[in-house]
Amino acid sequence: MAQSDTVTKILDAAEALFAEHGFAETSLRTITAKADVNLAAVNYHFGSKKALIQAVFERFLTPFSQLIETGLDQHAKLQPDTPMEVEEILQQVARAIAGVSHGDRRRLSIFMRLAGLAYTQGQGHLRRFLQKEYRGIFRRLMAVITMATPDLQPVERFWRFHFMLGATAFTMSSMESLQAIVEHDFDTKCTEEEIVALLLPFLAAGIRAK
Amino acid sequence: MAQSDTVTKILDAAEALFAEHGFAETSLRTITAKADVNLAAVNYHFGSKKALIQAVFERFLTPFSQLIETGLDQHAKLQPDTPMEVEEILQQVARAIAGVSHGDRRRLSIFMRLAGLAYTQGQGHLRRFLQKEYRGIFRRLMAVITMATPDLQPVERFWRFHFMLGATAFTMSSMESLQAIVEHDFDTKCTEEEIVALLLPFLAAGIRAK
DNA sequence: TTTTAAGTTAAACGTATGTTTCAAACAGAC
DNA sequence: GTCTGTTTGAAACATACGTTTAACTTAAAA
Repeated sequence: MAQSDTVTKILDAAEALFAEHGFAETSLRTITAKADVNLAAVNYHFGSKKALIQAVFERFLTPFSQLIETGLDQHAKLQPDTPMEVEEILQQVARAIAGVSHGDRRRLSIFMRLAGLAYTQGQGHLRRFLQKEYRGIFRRLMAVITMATPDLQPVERFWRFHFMLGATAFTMSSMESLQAIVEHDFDTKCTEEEIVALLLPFLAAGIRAK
Repeated sequence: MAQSDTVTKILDAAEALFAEHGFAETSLRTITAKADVNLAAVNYHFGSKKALIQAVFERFLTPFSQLIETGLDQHAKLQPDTPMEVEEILQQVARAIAGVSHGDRRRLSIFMRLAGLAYTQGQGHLRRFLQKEYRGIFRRLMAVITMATPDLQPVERFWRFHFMLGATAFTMSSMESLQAIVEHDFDTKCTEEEIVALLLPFLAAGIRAK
């Protein structure tokens, strides 16, 4: 229980701090202080800060992509001949995200912000790691989207897919500050689920434009 | 000519390096080395690294917002009673961006990547600086968008505006790598202008969804 | 020519970072 | 209870950073 406890505490603290301040701005000392763990524990259990960053991603990205995978499998089994609608695909992804955060409201936000950071923050090693590790699920998602948008030119679809990715990653990565602005300017609170509910029609309309 | 030359060299180097690696990851030593300038020059001319970051933004954000301002002024003068269409507004912005980069292809990409970083990368001081300095143009843009989308709820419009911002900032900030992928996978080259031409209908459709 | 201010330079400063070390504490197996 | 491999702990290490200093150069003003 000793090891896995320390490892988990480090991952939890790192996850939250990375999401809040970014990777370069979060020091190992801050992480280990928050985790109530010795400084050396990070290098002992993970080897390096880079490896810790990758481990943080691995912990939620692996179940996440598995959830999507099984979701797509289910559709393929139940309705093997009808291609999925764009909205269905997006909802599948949204459901997987919600599934990973598993009740914990904060984790959904952390999850999204991390995903955004992964793209926007430099960290070449992270990009390489993610591309290598999760290329399969990425290609599969692309395949169902291709079936859902048969009229689109391949290059056009590629770009629109990344437009969607960008709107999502950016929104999620600056979610907290945007939520604060909404609360201040409109006197309304927006939960993460509500934001997702607003985002999906935007994305679906965008990818089907014209 | 000594001062302004050094200042310009520092700004040029910082702009390119920030866009490529982010703010925290770019050291003053890297900047001054690339600018072929003494390390102390940054603190002498700008006062601090934070002030340098703000100066980099100021240099292109000020003419950028002026271009948008005059564009909106023109429309207000020529057609004072017809509200702008979403597409017109977006094209106005696109034209302003192109105007600032002024021939230099790389600056367009740098410009957008910086804008994206400003939002996603922590840097509280940058956010505060931008909000204080450019709140006027932001509000004015929001106002014309409001007139162009009268059916939208205010909160909904706020979020959709940031979805657009996200799609744009993200796309531009990872433009180079995405262009490389397109060239490899589809055997086609995409210029920045072509990407913008693909982006605008996506954004317009998104903000008008439903 | 002398003075004066601005700009540049090389070196150093203090601090914070990621990483390593090695002794101490702990666990389960025998 | 002893032994063995694993995990923790406090301290130190080397390095990189932003910033400061003070001597030096430049060039225009007096």
